[in-house]
Amino acid sequence: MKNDNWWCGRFRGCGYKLTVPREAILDVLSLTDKHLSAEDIYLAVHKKYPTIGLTTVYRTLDILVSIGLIYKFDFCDGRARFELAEDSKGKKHHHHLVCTNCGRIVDYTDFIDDEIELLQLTEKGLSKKYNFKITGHLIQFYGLCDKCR
Amino acid sequence: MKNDNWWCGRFRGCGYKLTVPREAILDVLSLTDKHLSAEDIYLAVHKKYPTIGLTTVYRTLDILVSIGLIYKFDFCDGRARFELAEDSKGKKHHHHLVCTNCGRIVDYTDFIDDEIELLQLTEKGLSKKYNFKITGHLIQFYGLCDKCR
DNA sequence: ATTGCTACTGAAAACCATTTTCATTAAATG
DNA sequence: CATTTAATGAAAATGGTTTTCAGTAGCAAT
Ligand SMILES: [Mn+2]
Ligand SMILES: [Mn+2]
Ligand SMILES: [Zn+2]
Ligand SMILES: [Zn+2]
Repeated sequence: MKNDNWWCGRFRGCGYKLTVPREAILDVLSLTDKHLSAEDIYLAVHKKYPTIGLTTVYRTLDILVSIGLIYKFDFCDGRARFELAEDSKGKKHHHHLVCTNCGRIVDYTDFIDDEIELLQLTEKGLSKKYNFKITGHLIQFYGLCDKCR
Repeated sequence: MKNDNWWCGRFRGCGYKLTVPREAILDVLSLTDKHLSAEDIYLAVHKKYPTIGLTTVYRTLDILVSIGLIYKFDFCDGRARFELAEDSKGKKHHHHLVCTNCGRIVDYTDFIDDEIELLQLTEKGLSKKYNFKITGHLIQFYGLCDKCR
């Protein structure tokens, strides 16, 4: 196990051990631009390390979400889906376009300038009015993709 | 069964029969400002009509979502939650503030005008760029409520 | 290197919200 | 009222996720 990966520091800092399954799972997530389910990840990891179990995948994903290394999404297809968080690997903050017919998901970062500005204003306003400490947001547009419309 | 409820037209228009369970379920949803789960609704309905089954609640909720009378949300507590759609009963379009600690959900309509304006711009832009026909959006802010922060 | 302490692991079983099945009942229509 | 067909409730099944538990491996101290 190499201890020089970009995420080792964050991992150790939270008191977690570095293990083969955890590294393998992070590798899979680093190398895709898709939104993988736990089973997708299990299958991908399984090719290289056939002994790693689905249970460990679920457990690792929980940890990765809790320390903010990945995001967990619900695109309403009956399973959770995961994606590397932004800072992590040259990833940009983005929102999602979801096709309600075929399930296709498009990441978009366009128009984000106006959006970011309004989001920050809204967060500030909500924060004050409802006395919430806002830590994140979820923004998804639903519709029909070019193939399904 | 009274046939003069505001939603009877919409219901019949879609080819669905008017039944006691369906009326009871809509009644429950009309009378709350909370975001109820299928089981919440089942329990509430059960007080007045103890014979109505949970299965029927699930089936009715599916229909109500499909004809746009209610919305289905996932607030990440392991079950779907439902809420009357806007036009329906003096309800206003709103977004949600979700406490990630205690699960409290706040409806907010503040800032909604600016948000709507930006949303329409964004939808138009996305529509053109990705050739999506956009039909809806989901916007939620996450954080800690006044009691949990 | 070896040890000891724990956290981590995989397999199997359990969990639990939701869906399916199927025999029965009730709504609609004329 | 009779006919048609959708709707119903109970029970069983489903399937993604979580829990249990006995064995294993990371890693800090020796
Ligand atoms: Mn994405
Ligand atoms: Mn609401
Ligand atoms: Zn599509
Ligand atoms: Zn709270």
